[in-house]
Amino acid sequence: MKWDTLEDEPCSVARTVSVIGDRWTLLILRDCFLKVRRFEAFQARLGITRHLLAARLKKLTEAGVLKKVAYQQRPTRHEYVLTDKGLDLHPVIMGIVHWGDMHMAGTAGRPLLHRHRACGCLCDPVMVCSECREPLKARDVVVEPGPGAAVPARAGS
Amino acid sequence: MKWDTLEDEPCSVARTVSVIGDRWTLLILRDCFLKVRRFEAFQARLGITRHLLAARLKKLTEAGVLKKVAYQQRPTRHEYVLTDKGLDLHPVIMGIVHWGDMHMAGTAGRPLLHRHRACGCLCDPVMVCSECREPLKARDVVVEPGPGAAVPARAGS
DNA sequence: GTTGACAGTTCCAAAAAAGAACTGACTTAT
DNA sequence: ATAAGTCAGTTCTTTTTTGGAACTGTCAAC
Repeated sequence: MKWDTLEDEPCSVARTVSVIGDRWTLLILRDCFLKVRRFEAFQARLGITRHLLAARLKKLTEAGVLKKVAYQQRPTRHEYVLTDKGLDLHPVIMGIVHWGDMHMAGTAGRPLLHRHRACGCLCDPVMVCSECREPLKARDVVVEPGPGAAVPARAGS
Repeated sequence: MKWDTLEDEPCSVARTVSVIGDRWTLLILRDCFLKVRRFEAFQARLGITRHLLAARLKKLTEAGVLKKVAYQQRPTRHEYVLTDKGLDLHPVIMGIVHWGDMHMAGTAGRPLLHRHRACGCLCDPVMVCSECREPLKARDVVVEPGPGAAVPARAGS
């Protein structure tokens, strides 16, 4: 499987991974949600090489996750900000944060807490079913082929 | 930043990414949730090189995300199954799936549908606040330093 | 006793990333 | 008017990681 063919796979995970599925990209997105916007700021925070940072930002921009917004002319300087499509990645990042908080926090405890403006509480993210609003447990979810499923010959057992 | 120092970062995203933050690992986990368990099955489905697959499975096992369960002796053969820690990644995978469904689905529509056993409905995953149960929107969440936060000198503005 | 499944390992070539310096268009300080 | 600094990259070379394919070893089935 080649990475540039991944987005053609009939799998939403593969398609998403083709956009955000590498280490640096996830860290860049984390910083985007923490309101980091400028090339130099990403570079300083992450320690990523400038070459890779430029490539990742370009890819995310082309994928419609980030957009470049000019904040000055002459020389044109832009910030990278999340689009609506990018903001929709919030559940993914929150899921990652929460897993890290639960399973990878050191003895010092979790590094960041999340306060929900709507209710004012410190909270955790919980995945629930859109229909019954009960928490979605892995073993309670069964998959069925959808309209864009792979041809049956390849669906396997 | 080196990848083997990533897990020492005071950031839950960085720590999580050090475990699951690469393309193959995410695809392997997807297959785990689809009940793929054996080396050859992963290899056939993913087209990953055997070398990398062995390395990724080993890493996930060492991280406590998968465990090896013998299903026969002589020769000892094992399956890789998700631990409780691994099952806790379900929200992350579901978040990725849902984003792909929304933003990367082709004209054919989403490849897989999810049925919630508890209510019987086809559903989407929704991230909600653990306290007020309202959907968590990116702009409604503010972060605060927690007990394991970085030293203030590096916290930045 | 030959074939085939399984779960890897080993080898080499090719691709990607790290690391550091360089470019170029401007701003601000001297 | 020159010098130094900022921002957003690009261009190099070296190192690391992957890809691709074949090889190993243990057993079961034919």
